[in-house]
Amino acid sequence: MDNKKIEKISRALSDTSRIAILQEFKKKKDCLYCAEVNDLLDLTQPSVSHHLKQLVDAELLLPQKEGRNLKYVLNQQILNEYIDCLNDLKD
Amino acid sequence: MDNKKIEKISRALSDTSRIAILQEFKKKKDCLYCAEVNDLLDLTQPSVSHHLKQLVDAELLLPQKEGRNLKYVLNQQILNEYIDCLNDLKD
DNA sequence: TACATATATCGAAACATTTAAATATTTGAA
DNA sequence: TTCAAATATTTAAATGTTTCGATATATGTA
Repeated sequence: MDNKKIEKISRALSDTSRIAILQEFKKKKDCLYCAEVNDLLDLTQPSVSHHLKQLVDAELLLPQKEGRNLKYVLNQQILNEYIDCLNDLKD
Repeated sequence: MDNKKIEKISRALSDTSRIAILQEFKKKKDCLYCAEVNDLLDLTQPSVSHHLKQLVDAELLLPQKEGRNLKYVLNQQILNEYIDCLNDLKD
């Protein structure tokens, strides 16, 4: 993972709304629906859409269309790669 | 570590210059001098000072004055706490 | 004390981010 | 086909970030 990618993921993580979205996955079993995120945050629908887009662009979330609905799964692989880079900073 | 702190550390990490500073610690034994960071980056001294300030404000770097010079050590503890929070997002 | 070196702060320009209102697109259902 | 629901895009305002030049502050040295 190059530094531009680390920068992009870090920026996606640098907002409490987006952190809250990611944390919500712990409470759900495996996926989160777009509509659930709208309910979770005290923001308008376009703002939530904007935040979700940044998480998807950083590849932290993988979107899956289900008819009219959109569900997301957490991309554990990219999260692991990011954590590995941070661990590399040590020692 | 609360979400505001995660946000702050993430923001500190969301810039390739600051990532490069942190990575430079791997090449040095244990600390990095301010002047070395000025040499490392292709930026003016005030810009480098600004970046270092953000890393210090996020507590990723611990500053130590040595006469006229300033040296930094990597705060491995806060980095570990941040990594723990990211690991918590999984499963 | 006077000077030089190291670092920080200020002020401003350029650019990016966050947010909401309005509107558009996509898709399922009547 | 028409309507309603879910999500995305556009536009614009407010705010924050990055960078530099100029200048200030702190501290070691002659």
